[in-house]
Amino acid sequence: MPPADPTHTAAAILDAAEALAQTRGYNGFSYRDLAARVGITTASIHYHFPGKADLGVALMTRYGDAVRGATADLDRRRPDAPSRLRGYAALLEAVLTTPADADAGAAPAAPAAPAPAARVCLGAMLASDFATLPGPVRDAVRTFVDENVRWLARVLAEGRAAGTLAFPGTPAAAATALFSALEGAMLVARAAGDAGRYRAAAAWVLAALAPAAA
Amino acid sequence: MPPADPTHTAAAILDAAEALAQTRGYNGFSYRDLAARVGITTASIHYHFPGKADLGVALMTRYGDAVRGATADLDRRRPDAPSRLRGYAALLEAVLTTPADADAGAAPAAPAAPAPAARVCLGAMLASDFATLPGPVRDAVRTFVDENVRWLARVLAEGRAAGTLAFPGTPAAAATALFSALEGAMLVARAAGDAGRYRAAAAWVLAALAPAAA
DNA sequence: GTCTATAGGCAGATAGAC
DNA sequence: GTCTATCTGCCTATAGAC
Repeated sequence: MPPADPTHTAAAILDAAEALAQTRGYNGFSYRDLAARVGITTASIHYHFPGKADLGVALMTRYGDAVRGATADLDRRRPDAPSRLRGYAALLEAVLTTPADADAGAAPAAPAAPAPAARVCLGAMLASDFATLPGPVRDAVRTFVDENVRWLARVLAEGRAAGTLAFPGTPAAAATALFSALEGAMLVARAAGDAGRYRAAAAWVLAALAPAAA
Repeated sequence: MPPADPTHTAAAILDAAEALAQTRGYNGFSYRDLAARVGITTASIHYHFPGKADLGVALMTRYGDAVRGATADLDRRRPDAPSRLRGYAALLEAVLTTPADADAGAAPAAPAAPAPAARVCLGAMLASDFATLPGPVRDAVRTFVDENVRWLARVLAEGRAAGTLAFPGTPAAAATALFSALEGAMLVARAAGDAGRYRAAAAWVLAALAPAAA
C-alpha cells in the first residue's frame, strides 16, 4: 500500500463518494463513511477536500467529464443518431446495474443500513438534493444537466435532418423530455427493484422517436 | 389557537413535513424543523408520530390518497384520454409551482439555508432517498409509483382503443416512460430554476402520444 | 396533548503532533 | 499526508411533570 500518493488517495475518496452519493444522495453519506471505505481517517479526507462542498463539486465535475468523454465516443463510433441515443441509454443503464459497492475496500455487511439499493445517475441524485446543496455544487449540477440536454438536442436535430428520427416540437424540448425520462426511469426502476423498468421506458422513448412510429 | 385537537395538529405536522420533504427530501428535514413551523416541541411531534418512519409512511400514504382522489376526478370530469393525461400533467405542474412554504406559520428568512427551491412530487423525492428509507416507507413509495403507473396505463389503453392516442409498445411500458418523464422533468425544471422546462417536457411527451404525430 | 430536560450518537470541521 | 484528539452543533428519541 503506497501510503503517499495524493492522486491515488483523492481518486479513491472520489470513487467511494461517487458510489455512496449515487445510492444514498449528497446528504446520505459522511466523511466517516468515506474514511471507513478508503481506509484512512476523516481528518485525512479533509486534507484532500477541505469541505464537503469541495468534494461535491469535484464529484459532479469528474462525473460530468466522464459522461462528456462517453458521449464524444458515441459521436465518433456510432454511425447515426438512433444508434447514438441507444448508446446513451445504455450508458445510464450501466450505472443502474453497477453494484453499489463496486469500489473501495471495506463495507462488507451493512450494520444498520436499511438494505442495498442500486445506483442512479449522479445528476439525478444531486438534482433531488438540490435544495440542500451548497451553491457551487448546485452550479455543477446545472452544468451537468445543461451539457447532457444540449448533446441530446444536437443528436436529435441531426437525426431529424438525416431522416433517421422523427418527432414533434423543437429538438431542445424533445431533448429535455428524453433526458427527464431516462433519469426518472432510473429512480422508478430502483424503487421497483427492477432494472427492466428502466429498459422498458428507455426502449419506449427511443421507439417513439423512430421515423415510422407513433 | 385550539391547543387540544389531535387531528388538526397531526395534519399541521404532515403539512409542514410534506412541504419540507418535497423540497429537501426525507433526510433533509428534522423534528426540530417541524416543531418550529408547527409551533410545538419535538416531543409533541413524537406523541403524534413516534418515529420518523411513522411520519414518513403517513406522509406518503396521505399524498397517495390525494393523488388517487385527483385521478378519480379526472376519470369523472375529463371526456377522453388525452384530456385526462393533460390533467395529470397539470396536477404535477401545480406541485412544482406551489411555494415551498405554503403552510405552517414560521420559517420566514432562512438563517443558513442555501436558498429556496421548488417543490417536487413527493414520490420522486422519496424515490431518490430510497436507499436510506426505512422499510415501511419504501413500501409506501413503491405503492405510490405502482398506482400511478397503473392508472396511466389504463388511460393509455383506453385512449388507444378509442383512437385518441397512438403509441408503440404496451400501455404498461408507455405508462412507465410517461411517469418517468414527468417525474424526471420536475427535477430538471427545479435544477434549472425554470418551471417552463417541465411544461416543455410534458407537452412534448403528450404530443408524441397524439394519433397523427411523430 | 404538550411541555422541560436530557440522553446517546453522528455530523462537518479544526489543531497540532508525527 | 496521515494521524489522535477534540469541538460544537444537530439528530432521533425517551422520561416524566403538568
